[in-house]
Amino acid sequence: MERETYHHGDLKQALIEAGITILKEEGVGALTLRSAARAAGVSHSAPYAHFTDKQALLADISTQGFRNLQDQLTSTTTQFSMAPKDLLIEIGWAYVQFAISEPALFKIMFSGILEDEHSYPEFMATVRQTYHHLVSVVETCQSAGVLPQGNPEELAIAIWSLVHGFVSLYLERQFPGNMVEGHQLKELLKSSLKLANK
Amino acid sequence: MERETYHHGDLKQALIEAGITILKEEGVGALTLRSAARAAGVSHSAPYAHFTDKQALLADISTQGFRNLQDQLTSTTTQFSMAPKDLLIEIGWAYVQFAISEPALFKIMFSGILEDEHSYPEFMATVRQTYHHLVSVVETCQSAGVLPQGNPEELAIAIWSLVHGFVSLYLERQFPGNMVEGHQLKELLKSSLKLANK
DNA sequence: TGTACATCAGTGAACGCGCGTTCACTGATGTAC
DNA sequence: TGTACATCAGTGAACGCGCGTTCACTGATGTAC
Repeated sequence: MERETYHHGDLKQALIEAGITILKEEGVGALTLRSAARAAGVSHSAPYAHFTDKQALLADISTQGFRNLQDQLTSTTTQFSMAPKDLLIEIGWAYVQFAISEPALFKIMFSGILEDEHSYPEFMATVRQTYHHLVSVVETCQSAGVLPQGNPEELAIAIWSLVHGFVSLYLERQFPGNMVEGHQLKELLKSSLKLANK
Repeated sequence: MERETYHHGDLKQALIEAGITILKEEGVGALTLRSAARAAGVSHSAPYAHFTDKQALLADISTQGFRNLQDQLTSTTTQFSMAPKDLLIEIGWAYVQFAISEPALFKIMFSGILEDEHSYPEFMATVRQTYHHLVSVVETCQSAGVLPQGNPEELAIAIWSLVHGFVSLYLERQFPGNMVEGHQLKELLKSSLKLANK
């Protein structure tokens, strides 16, 4: 990437997006402050005008990741909230697809690379929002009668755990190959979610 | 650690255990070939007599981790196989406790730090063994009537996903604080597993 | 409209660091006779 | 039992590397008058 102007314009956002691209193309190990600067076409010390240190960049990348995840979930929710019978499966599937399409970003978000999360209130708020979204999906399903009654937060944790564990184990290739050949993944997720659905 | 003899005796195993100790005490970032050698009281190049490279050490540490996990699960299974009503919950709880007691080892095992797993047949075999153990637990529960009938592998994947996701999200502090205060964690796991149990 | 000046957002050299890995070596051990 | 020698399992110096971070700097921009 080259620039025409000396000043970049929106280097901060560019670095966040460069970081996400690096994660996608080269994995977690390749994401450094210097590589992000390189990808944004800027000297290796330029990021320090926008981030106090590497952790701050990681925090913003994670936050952006949660926003992207949120977007996928939200659009699925609006699309299927009329048909709550499928809502749960489709939300789960959207979660799985996000993780599969951005495995390294997903790992950054959920593998504790970030050390002092509490120092990043925006990050904390975005994470919490995802949780509340899931709870509200569960409530929708409950009032439609497609999920059993009971504490919606507990139910949300159970279902979130299931879907999160499912895709995590899949990404780590922990399931035997014959279980996930072809396009059976969604079917497998469905059959897992039947635990809750029935 | 100091040695009396020039030759160590069992440096290979010592390095694996040193690595696990480092993971426990200082986390994933602190585990290097050099730190493991240091902890074993040996020069930084000594490990190369036993491991072709860092990945090989990681593979053996992961393998040991799976063996330890296996041991916990096995002893729980023998202890509760007479009371299959509790077996599922206790196995799940054993899994959770292992992850909580060794979070960094757990992360190494399940966060894809290892790159070319297929080059390590012993690792692959141990991993596969864990899976089969879970399947056989499910079968036990099914014949005792405390789990619904159906493909035991699919059921095992669903339950494993749930428990694995549960502890992963917990370790990443994704659950709101008020859900996991005090000693409520086992209760929360129980209520999640009721999805399957009922 | 022009100019002086503060501020902002970059640059590039430099730092120290610990890492993985290699290599020539040496001390210790085991074995054949 | 003693000795020669091959093999094994260590040592320590050295390598190149890329990283995070700092610092003195400079080019570009915005604003007050």
